[in-house]
Amino acid sequence: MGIIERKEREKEEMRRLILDAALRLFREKGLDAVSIRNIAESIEYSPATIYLYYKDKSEILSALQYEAAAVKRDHVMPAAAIENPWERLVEFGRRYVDFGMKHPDLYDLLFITRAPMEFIENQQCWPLGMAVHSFFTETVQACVDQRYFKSTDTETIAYTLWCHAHGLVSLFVRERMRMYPEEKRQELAQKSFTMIVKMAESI
Amino acid sequence: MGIIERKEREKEEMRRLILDAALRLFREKGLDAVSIRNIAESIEYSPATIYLYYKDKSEILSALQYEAAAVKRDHVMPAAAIENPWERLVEFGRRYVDFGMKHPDLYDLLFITRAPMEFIENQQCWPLGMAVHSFFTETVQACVDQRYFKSTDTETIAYTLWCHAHGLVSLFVRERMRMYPEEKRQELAQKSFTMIVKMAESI
DNA sequence: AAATATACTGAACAGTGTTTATTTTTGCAA
DNA sequence: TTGCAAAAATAAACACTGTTCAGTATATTT
Repeated sequence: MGIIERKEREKEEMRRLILDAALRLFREKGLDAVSIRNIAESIEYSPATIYLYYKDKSEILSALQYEAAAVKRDHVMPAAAIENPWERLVEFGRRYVDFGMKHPDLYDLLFITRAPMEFIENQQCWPLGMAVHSFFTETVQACVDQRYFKSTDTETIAYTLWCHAHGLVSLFVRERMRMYPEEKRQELAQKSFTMIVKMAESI
Repeated sequence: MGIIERKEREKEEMRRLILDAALRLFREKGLDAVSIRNIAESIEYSPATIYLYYKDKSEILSALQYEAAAVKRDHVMPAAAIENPWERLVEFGRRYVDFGMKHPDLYDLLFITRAPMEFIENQQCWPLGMAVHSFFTETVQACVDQRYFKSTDTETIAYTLWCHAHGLVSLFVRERMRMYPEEKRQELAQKSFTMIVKMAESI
């Protein structure tokens, strides 16, 4: 009875085909270009066929978020190799911001877009993001344990640092830095990162 | 020749009528409910009529942004009454965050939504937002002048504080705090605000 | 009252997500 | 191999969206 297994495989291949098309459209022309009809056309199927493999558009965007979360994890996790917790934390932060700057579209999908939020929780995406987040808080905890901060409120420290990093990236991503000349924005972000690191040393 | 003046007035009234309808729809049912057809129906005109008073939807959203900017200014500017620059800065920050928490829809429109961004620059909205932003940076400058910080890099200090505040609000507004139980989120934001104030004291 | 200018609208175009009835393809037993 | 059932794919429709344009109705001027 290899047939049902083959069918299963084909079904999975089709889901992959759809997702890859969606991903390509997203990366080439932005989120707005990811329409059911666009996807269908690009894989040469009818729009209705998409619905045999994904419940609705939200489910596709959710899958895209998973892809983005994986890219982010790969971008960020090399910091885990650093033994000293403070240096690890700083490197993690640097990589987090760097990810946002290099992949504004992916960052947007992960941390700004409202689109497929009904989903995010019970998808694979959520645990993946959580794992990275846990790594982050554990690193902060390690810093706390080794008295790198005066404060021992790990949760608030972690959240405060995250706020800054997210604010930094999302002001950039959603173009709310118009008051600064374009060529200065990157530099300012750089300086601000250095400053928050300095500030963190005296929490 | 009072007629052309009356016409002018009527034109302005119509623009106001459209904008108020858009604003009502936005506040009652969210940004998605603000469609040209919805606006038209709610003021009992045909959709095409809207285009005689606003170039396109983007121009309407831009006008909505202006309304939001005005509300924000009124929410935030009472801080200007405080003489001591450091206290003024803290109060400004508190009010900024409070505005975001109390009016997530307006905050979204001002600092997150991408929708009518082609416009924002040459609209009335922009100078209004800039005035508040200038007040902010001037307050930071006053703190620098009076040696409240070790650093004298006003621009980076201001930007860093803004990043934190914006990150704080926008993680909340776009619901990226799911890892914290709902009843704790406000409290965590509160604690983080206190922490960044503390941190700022030692920049 | 006739001509002109202004205000308004119905209908259409090209999109969107989604559903349903229908057709085509596939798999298997007689 | 044929006939039939199950599975897969689709055409067409529904209800939306922003926007444009030709044509109608109203108001103003001559």
